Amino acid sequence: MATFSPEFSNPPEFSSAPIFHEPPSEESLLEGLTDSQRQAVIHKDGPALVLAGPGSGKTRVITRRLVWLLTQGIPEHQILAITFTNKAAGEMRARVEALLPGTRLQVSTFHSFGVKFLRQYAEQAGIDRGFLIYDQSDRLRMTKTALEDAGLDDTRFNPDRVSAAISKAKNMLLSPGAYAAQAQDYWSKQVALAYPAYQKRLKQANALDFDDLLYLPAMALRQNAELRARCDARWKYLLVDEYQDTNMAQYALARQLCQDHPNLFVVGDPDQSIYKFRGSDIRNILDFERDYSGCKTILLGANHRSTQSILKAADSLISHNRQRKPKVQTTHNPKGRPVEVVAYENQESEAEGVALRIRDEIQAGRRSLRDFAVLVRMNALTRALEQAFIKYRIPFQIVKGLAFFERKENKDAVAYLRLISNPKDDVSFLRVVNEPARGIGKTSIEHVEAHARARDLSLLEAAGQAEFIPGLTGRAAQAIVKFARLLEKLRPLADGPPHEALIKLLDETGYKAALKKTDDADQDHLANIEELITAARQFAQLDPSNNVAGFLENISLASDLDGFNTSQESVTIMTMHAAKGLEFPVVFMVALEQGLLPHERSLDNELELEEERRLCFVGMTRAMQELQLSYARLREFRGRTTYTVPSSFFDELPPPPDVRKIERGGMRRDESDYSTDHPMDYEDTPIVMAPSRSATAKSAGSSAPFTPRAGEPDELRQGMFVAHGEYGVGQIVEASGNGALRKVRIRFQTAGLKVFLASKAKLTIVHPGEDF
DNA sequence: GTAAGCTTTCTTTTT
DNA sequence: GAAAGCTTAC
Repeated sequence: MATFSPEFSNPPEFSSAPIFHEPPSEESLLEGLTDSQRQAVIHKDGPALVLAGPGSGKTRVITRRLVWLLTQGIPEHQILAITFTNKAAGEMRARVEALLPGTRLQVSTFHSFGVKFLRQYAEQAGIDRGFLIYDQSDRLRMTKTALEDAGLDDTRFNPDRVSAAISKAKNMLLSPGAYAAQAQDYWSKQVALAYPAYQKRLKQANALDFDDLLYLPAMALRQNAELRARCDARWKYLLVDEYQDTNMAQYALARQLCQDHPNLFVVGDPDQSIYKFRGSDIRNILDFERDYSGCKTILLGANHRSTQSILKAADSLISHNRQRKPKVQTTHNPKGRPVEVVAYENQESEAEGVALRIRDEIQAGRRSLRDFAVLVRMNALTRALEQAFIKYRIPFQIVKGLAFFERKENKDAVAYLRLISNPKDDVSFLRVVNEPARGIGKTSIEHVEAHARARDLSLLEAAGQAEFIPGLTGRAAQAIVKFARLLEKLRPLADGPPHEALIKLLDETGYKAALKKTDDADQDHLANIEELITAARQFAQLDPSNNVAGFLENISLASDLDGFNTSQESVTIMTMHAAKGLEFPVVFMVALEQGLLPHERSLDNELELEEERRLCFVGMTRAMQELQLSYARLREFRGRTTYTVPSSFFDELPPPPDVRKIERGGMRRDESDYSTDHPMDYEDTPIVMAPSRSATAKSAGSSAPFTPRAGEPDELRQGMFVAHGEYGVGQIVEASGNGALRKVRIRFQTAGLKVFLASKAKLTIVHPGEDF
């Protein structure tokens, strides 16, 4: 799903606080808060650390404090709030605005703050203002080239690892020189050769990687005292959420901005630090009181989310960590049902067990689909779940970090866009120069690269001179020049709206025609492209000044997580990482097996193991009322089926009655025939829908004849079941666009995934209770 | 120079 | 199981 500005992706559900049209009084701002929450809200000057356990009302506190500061007369431009995701930023902004209409508070992630900062202070940071942001796959490509430049063999030096090492160096604010100076062992010394080569390549392409977005501002502030003082005075009040997941560069950024005006208010929970792999350092929060003298520490210990049993189980688990501040967690909630630890035979029965439990709850009218979440350690584990949910026709949404922009056709289209916006972007050039096929092969490109390197040109510039490059055959040279001219001609599109640029680009470069020519299966690809164009159009409509560069920036910082919609009537499947900050009445955590959670890479390292434990803790504490933890005795993974060992974390849970162990030997007898998997099994299964839908509820369970109903395009929604003349019944897994442009991605039992234009495809909505 | 088909490799989490 | 890399046949 393509989502841009978080502001319009999700109409935020506002907190229970009343909406004021006059500035709210202090009394009303503090209404319904506990003592410690109040203290946090009315903390004004000086550093403060708010240790906020799961479900402790953190968001409420932050929102109200921001509003409180404004009511104290602090001008909004002096406040900077940093959140962990774009989505969180959008919601925070909206919440504040709801309490105080007309406010435009600066709420961003560290990365988007970095981008704004660098556009404004480009000279001070020593970069070109028109920079482009490279994602991790661009970064990897660049690393490969850099390894070549540095004369290192990329088979011996894994580009992934080198790239990770460079990223780590930047997170630690080590310049290439500083890194080389401290490199001791052979490996680091080799990285020290690749790092400057990589930087040089980035600079030539006028690109920054994700780490630069933090590294460069932090360095600029460190090296430029005048700039630092100016910024310190500009943002007098700084608030950082999820502080436990800050890395050193982020730490430094906050530190520099809070010297003359040390009003740094951080909120976090050391037990929920789960981003070490990205450079987060849990010590940032553990040492906060030491780093900021005079710091006021506020503990939000009360949990308003989970039942006693869930809390007890989570607490028992996390108390096995050594690197933490012990804390007492309490709740006034009832004891609730025991946390269930369930053993299944294999991953299919596990997935079906979850699906059936959900189905039963829904059919009994006890819950609605959105009450459920299934959490996994990694994305690869979602397949069995997906199949089970389809089999039992339970609407679900899989929330993946990146999916949409990772698709090949979208990456290609974006590469074209990037190339007209920034002709120096060599990575994009290489990506599209022969896409569609133009008769420009590997050897020809190598000649162009050599020419470019010798003359310090970008690849596109070199391509323009292809006639003069020795070694190129006449035909190749012609094709290359033609390509260069074409892009040169299309460059002015970069100043216009992004969707128009995309349409024209894909047309003129022949990309669209090439896609159209391919066989049926590739209609997906076209559909994806059209979705990208729709997204670009939406972006352009937000603000007439939104051009190609703005669109590119927006998508490089966006993730599909931002599009996650809690109000949708479907079960949520996501990773435990993605679930941070969310809550669900019922949570299932699956595949809790040694090697998966805790992940095998953490088994021999105590610190990593503690991180896995925190991850498990985060997952468990998402649950409000019911929590089921499960594993399968037999699991197929990496194409091999192996006997598993239950997660060692099970041994760290409390005894009954808070936790109950359940054996699900095999499958339930009536469900055990999926191995034969007749389409019949599927057809016989009633569709699961929340019975609250009044119009449909009365027919549920009856055998009323199937009355086909043509769906208007806009009626088709994600999660719905539809019938197609050829492919049978399937579930809409994704829907986007509107009217004639509305596109639906449908997963069919037998035909797999297909994409249709809703207005063209002959689809009928299948309603609950209808047989067919 | 290209496309298809084969083999090998490598598996976490995401701004 | 998928993606990237490699080989082979046009």
